Amino acid sequence: MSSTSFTDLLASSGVDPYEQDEDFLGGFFPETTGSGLPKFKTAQPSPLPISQSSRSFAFSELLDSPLLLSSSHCYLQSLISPTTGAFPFQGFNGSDFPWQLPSQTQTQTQTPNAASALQEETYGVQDLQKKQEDPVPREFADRQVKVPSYMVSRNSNDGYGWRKYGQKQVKKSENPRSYFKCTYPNCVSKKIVETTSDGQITEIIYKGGHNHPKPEFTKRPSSSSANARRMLNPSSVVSEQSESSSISFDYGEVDEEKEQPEIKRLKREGG
DNA sequence: AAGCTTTGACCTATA
DNA sequence: TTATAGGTCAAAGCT
Repeated sequence: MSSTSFTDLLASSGVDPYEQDEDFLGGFFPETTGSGLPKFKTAQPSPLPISQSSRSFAFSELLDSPLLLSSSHCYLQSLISPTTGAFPFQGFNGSDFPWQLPSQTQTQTQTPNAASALQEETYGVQDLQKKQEDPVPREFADRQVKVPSYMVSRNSNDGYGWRKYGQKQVKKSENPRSYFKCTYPNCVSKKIVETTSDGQITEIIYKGGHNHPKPEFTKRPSSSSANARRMLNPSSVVSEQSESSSISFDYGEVDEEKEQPEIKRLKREGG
C-alpha cells in the first residue's frame, strides 16, 4: 500500500484513521460528521446491466469468507489505487478496475438511457479524479461511497450484526427497501438495503456511524444459528448476480447544491 | 429462550 | 391544511 491510502485520505480528512480502517464497508465511522462538507452524492440510476458478466469475480464471496471477514477492509484497502489513492471501482466503465471487467465492452453498448446514467456516474469519477489534486478528496470526507454489485457481500454481511426492523416498498424505486439496525447495544447505525424481487441487492445505504469496533465474526450476533442458516441458505444469497448496486454512506445533511455546480461545470468542460 | 424476520399500522416530513 | 411517501414500531411467528 502506498503512502496515499484510503486510510491516509480519511486521516487527512479529520477522521480517525484506525476507525475508518476498521471497516469502511461496515460504516464504522465516528458519530461526528464535523466537516460539514457535502457528501458524495451521485445520481442513482436505474440498475445497469454492467455486472452481468462480472460474476467471474467473486469478490463478494471473499467478503463472505469467514477467513476474510474480519479483514475484508484489507481487501478494500488493497483495491485502492496505489498511485492515486482512489477507489479502483470509481469508474463504472471498468477502466479503473484492477480486475478488468470482462463486460467492459458491454458497458460500451449500453442503451441510451443506461449510457446516460452511466455517464452520471462517470461525471463523479471525473470529479473525483480532478479533485485528487486536492489534499483531501471531498468524496472521502463526504463519507458516501458507492461500489458495484460485486463489491457487495452476497448476504450483505459486512461484519456487523444487523436486525431487520422494517421493509417498505418505496415509490422512487420499484424495489423494496429493507431497514436494518445495528444490533450492538447503544449503536444507532442503520442501513437500508434495496433489493430486487429476486433478492439481489441494488443499493445499500449506511446511516449513522457505528460507535463500536466491528465485532469479531465469531462473536457477533449475526453468528447465531438462525443467521448462520440464512447465510448458508442459497435462497438468501443475494447480489452475486446483481445487475448494479451501490453502497452509500449517509452521514449527514445532504447538500446536493454544493455538488451539482461542480458536476455541471465538469459537464461543460467535458462536453 | 433468545434473537431474528415479517408485516400492517403508525409517525413524521414534505410538497 | 391535507395528501403522500418514507421511515419506524411492535406484535406475532419462526429458527
